[in-house]
Amino acid sequence: MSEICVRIAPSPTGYLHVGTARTALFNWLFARKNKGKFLLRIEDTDRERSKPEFERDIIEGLKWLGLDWDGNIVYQSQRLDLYHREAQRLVEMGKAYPCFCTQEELEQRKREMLAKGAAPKYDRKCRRLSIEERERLIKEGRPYVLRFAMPLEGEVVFNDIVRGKIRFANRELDDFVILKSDGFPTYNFACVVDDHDMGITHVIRGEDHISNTPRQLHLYMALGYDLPQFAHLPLLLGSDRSKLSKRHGAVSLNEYRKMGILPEAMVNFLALLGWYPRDQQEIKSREQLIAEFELSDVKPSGAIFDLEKLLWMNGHYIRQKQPEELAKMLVPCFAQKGWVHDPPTEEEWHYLLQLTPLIQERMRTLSESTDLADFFYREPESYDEKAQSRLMREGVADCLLELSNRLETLEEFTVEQVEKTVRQLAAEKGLKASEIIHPTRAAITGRMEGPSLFHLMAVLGKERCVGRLKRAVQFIKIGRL
RNA sequence: GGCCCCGUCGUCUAGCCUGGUCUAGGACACCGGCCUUUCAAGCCGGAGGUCGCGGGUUCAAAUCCCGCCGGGGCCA
Repeated sequence: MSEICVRIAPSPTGYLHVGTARTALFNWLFARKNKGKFLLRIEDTDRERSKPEFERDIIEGLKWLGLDWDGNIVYQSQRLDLYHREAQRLVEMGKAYPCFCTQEELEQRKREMLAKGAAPKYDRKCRRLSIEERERLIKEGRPYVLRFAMPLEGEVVFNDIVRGKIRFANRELDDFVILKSDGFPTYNFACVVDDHDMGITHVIRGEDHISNTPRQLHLYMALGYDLPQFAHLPLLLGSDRSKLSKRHGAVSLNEYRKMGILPEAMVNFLALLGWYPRDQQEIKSREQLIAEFELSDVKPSGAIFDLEKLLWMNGHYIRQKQPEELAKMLVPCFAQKGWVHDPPTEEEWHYLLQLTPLIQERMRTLSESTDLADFFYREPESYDEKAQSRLMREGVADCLLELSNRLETLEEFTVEQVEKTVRQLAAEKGLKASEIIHPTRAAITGRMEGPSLFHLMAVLGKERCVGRLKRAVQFIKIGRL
């Protein structure tokens, strides 16, 4: 068997959709697993809606996911000659014909058919035109499209790798347009010509293309091309089980990137939408996915995109990072807040590196880091409700004042020293350590949850800690900041 | 409306081809416990599925067959 070759063929009429990304991933996994080729084709024949910025977004998104493609990018808009040549061949073989019906005529007849309760298909009027008639109309300069002459009887069957045999009766199919009057090919035609030209052996795409397949199959046969294998992936669904779209929330890959989803988490998560590893271990590296992926194991039913699970998985990958690597990824987030420069100064970097491990295991996305690290960069503007009530308890002010005084005398403001100081004070006062720890946390961070107190204090340093403690004491006394 | 696809815990799914080991397994989410200065993480445990419904085949069906229902996609 010849080398396996697959492709992803997005059209630059919108930002890269996670569903497209998933399709790209499955194609890529299949290609890499089988040592085949993964090609990228930009279907930019919709001149109105195609935009360079969308193309850029698609390319960047694929790169971000690490789905590297082989060879050069193929642009449909640059291959019009090829489509014309192949369309001409069909015309010469009598398998395609010009159609002069105008948009209005078609609409009109469609309405009539609909009114009669018939399926709104093209009535093949121009297919019955004589050769002389055709030439006359062409000479007149009447605009026309090229339509495919669909066999009137029989059926077309194909064996889908994911779903098994799928069959369509030819009489359900109409004489669809292959070349528009502006000379641009339609989706089905360009797709078939390109897939053949590019040597595509396996067409792996979304389930929404199943109904295009019989038309394409006829094109393959009419043009004398070898048939590729087809695999139709289940659709990505929103929470209401309809096709994932904007009204379900974020659908463009870029939004997830901005949210602080890691590409490895996205890849891992997407791989599990429709496919499942045999050993049931869900966390898989890129390499493992390649090694274990089986197209024939893909499930046919639609899969709901569950953000909660993505967030969990992303948290897992964040925790796996080396703190230094994570810290680098936090720079843009923190820079946006004005907390560090990008790139950071040596001092900023040192500080960031110290605090990173403290927030690392609490983050599910990179963008959550700013909320978690807030108190490392700003004095609490206020104390949240729980923190406030913890500060207002009997004796807290004295306690915090005493603590701040003792901390001030420390020569080394280390985790050990701070902890020792706190515990010692508690012991002397006959209190449990937690009775000092909690209000201290409230005073320093403004809230009741967060990283280990002694660690975060050591990172903040003596001055900030002492200052915040004294400020809290003031607050307790006068009731405001 | 026509054609096509799909249907196992709320969600992702294993099992279905090759019927029994399935009193249906794993993961997310949820609940509880442990750990701990809190939160999170981690570990342990729990709840959650009449396998869409109905019939049939069989000693035995999530698994095979038939019918139905529900959902979705495409065409406009």
